[in-house]
Parts: sequence; C-alpha cells; structure tokens
Amino acid sequence: MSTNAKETILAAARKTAQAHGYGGLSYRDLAAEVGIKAASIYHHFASKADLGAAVARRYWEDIAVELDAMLEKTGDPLECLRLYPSTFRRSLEDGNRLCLCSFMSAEYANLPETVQREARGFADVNVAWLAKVLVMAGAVKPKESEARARAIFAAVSGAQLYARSRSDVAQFDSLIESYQASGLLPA
Amino acid sequence: MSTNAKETILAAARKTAQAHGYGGLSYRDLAAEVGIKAASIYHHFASKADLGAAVARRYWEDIAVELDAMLEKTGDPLECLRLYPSTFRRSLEDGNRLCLCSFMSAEYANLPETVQREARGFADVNVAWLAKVLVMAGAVKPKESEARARAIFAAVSGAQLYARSRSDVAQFDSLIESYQASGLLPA
DNA sequence: CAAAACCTACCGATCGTTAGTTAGGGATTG
DNA sequence: CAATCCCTAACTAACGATCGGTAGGTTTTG
Repeated sequence: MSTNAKETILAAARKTAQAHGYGGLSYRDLAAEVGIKAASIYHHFASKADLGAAVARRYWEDIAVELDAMLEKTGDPLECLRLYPSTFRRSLEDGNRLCLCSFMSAEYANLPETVQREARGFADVNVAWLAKVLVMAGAVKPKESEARARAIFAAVSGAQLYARSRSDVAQFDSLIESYQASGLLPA
Repeated sequence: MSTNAKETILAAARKTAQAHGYGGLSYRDLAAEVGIKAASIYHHFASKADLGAAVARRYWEDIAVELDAMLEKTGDPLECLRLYPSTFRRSLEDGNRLCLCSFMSAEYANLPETVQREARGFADVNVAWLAKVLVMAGAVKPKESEARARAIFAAVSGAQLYARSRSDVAQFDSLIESYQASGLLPA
C-alpha cells in the first residue's frame, strides 16, 4: 500500500463522503478502511480540509473526463443528454450514495472555503458540458444554453436527493421520465 | 421561558438544522441559544432522535397549513403554482438556509429511523398538495399529476441546493424561470 | 405542597490533530 | 565495499475539545 496509498485514501474518502458527507469523514474509520492508522493519513494530507478539497477536486476531474469520453464515444449529443442522468443513477445503485457535490452543497455552511470551491467545481463542469451538448443537439438557442444546463443539473440533483430519501432508484428513473415528458430534458 | 420553552427549542432547532443539518444540532449550542442549559432540554425531549423527529414533524405540519392557506386565500391554482417556489426562496433569503427535508435527505444514512420518516413526510405533503393543485389548474391529466408533482418538488429542491452552494438567491430565481420556460412548471 | 422546569457536575465516546519514534530503502561518502 | 545519511511511510500515545446522555439536587410556579 505504499505507492498508491494516497489514491486508496482518496477513493475510500470519496465513497464515505458520498454516504455520510464531509462531516461524516472520520480519520480513524477512514484509516481502518485503508489499513493504516489515523495519524498516518497526515503523511498524505496536511489536514481534513486538504483531504476534503482533494477528494472534491478529484471528483470533478473524473466526471469531466467521463463526460467528454461519453461525447466522443457516442458522437451523438442527443444520446448524451439521454445518458447524462445515468452517472447520478449509478451513485444511488452503489449503496444509495449521493453526488458528492450535492452533499457538500447541503453541508455548505460547515465546509472550509477550499472545500466549498472544489464542490462548486463539480457543478461548473456539469453545467459547462451540458450547455455545450445542448447547443450541439440544437435543443436550445445558444443564448439560453447555460440557463437550461443549470436547470437540468439542478433538477437531476434534486431527483437523486428525492430518490435517496426513498432508497429507491425507480423513483429516480420516474423523475427523469417526468423531466423528459415535461420538456425540461429532450425526449 | 416556561410555557413556551418547548416551542422555542423547536424553533431554534429547526433554524439550526436548516443551516447545519441534524448532525450539526448540538444540545449545548441549542440550549445557549434558547437561554437554558443543555441538560434541561431533556426535560422536553427524551433524546436527540426525539428532538429531530419533532422538529421534522412540526416542519411538515407547518408547511401543510401554509400551502392550504395559500390555496384558500388565492383560490387560484395557477397562481399557487407560481407562488409555490417562494417558500423555498424564503429559506435561502433567511441566512442561505436549506429546506430541512433536503438536508435530511442528504444526511439520510445518518438519521434515526423516526427522523427519516418525518423527513419523508415533508416531501409527501408537498407532492400531495402539488398534485391536487395541478389537477385543479388543469395543467396535467389526473393520472400524471402525482408524477409531475414529484418532478416539480424534486426540481425545486435541487434549485435551492444549487443556489445555496452559490449563496445567491438570484440563481434560484433563474432556475425557476428555466423550469417555467421549459414547461416543467406552468408559465 | 407538589409538580414542572431547570440546574450542576459529571460520564464515556469520539473528534481532528500533534509529538516523537521506528523500520526500511536509496543515495552519498570515506 | 561498507558505513553513514536521509527520506518515506508508517507507528504509538496522547492532547484538548466536543459530543449525547445521566444522576441527582435546586428553583420556580400553579
């Protein structure tokens, strides 16, 4: 666990934070999961704020790569918009977990500034990608793409939050269908 | 502070929980705010779980009254649908606070069962009212009213969450407008 | 006077964090 | 070649603070 210990910690912290939030991150629990002692985490991250910021940053870096890969692979912006909610769906399937950004938005007032910034970064990445894809798909006028992108992101986040409180992925699917039926998402 | 101490505690706990969540509720801080000592809270609530459940229950009881009053006062279902997001807006204006139900949905995995149930109650009240008003307004077919009501509730919750992470109520307004423009909410 | 409301003084657990130490591998140097 | 040095990555042990909660006494009040 020497060379990739930092990565192991990051991954474990992300999973925990998606289930219990930044406040639910415990050095002792996290260390136990990784197989080291709590104090050893300080060798890799100077503070909990640093760890939280690193987790959030990696989170939006990963989604940025994933979204761009989706667009390149399908080459179809409309198909991308149909697939977009599936990344949120996967979190729910994986232990009823939440988008890290949503959890941190809820916890916003409890977060160190550096963590707040990285949490916002996730939303920014999603909105920018959605706006681009919406324009490519010709779904909205370019001038309205940013606003529509934000609306889609916020609505999908809300759907995930609602489904989580029911521990029921089917509720998420149903909400996405309603978004499509009402015209918020292209059908 | 004798006869209404319980109510004072409930109100203070609600405000704190909307800003810092159930996990952010501290008996010591709460007591200090109310003007008594931490141990004295146990005279009114047997445990933190009981307090949390009482806060959440009162929360959806209050919104149920408020929504029905709105409908009775305006007598106009379409106007009600236009006004609906304003209750969420008010939380943001009041110290960038979140809907208690949204915060608890995020914290869901950390909550005692009794608190989870009451948190769900808030969503149920909102969805039931929205479904009723949507039908009255003739905005959707009765069969689709529940699904659409859930979609609106989830989307508005998500909008509040997004706006909170920007500490910017204008973002909330903009999102609601996008919901209206796209057809999710009646224009 | 009795009940309700509140108090002081704790308990054990957990929190993030710090100090100081150890084991081992790679590089430097006599 | 061998001894020395330094670095990484982990460790043990504890710190002060805070947490929810409890026991039992005191004050306020109908």
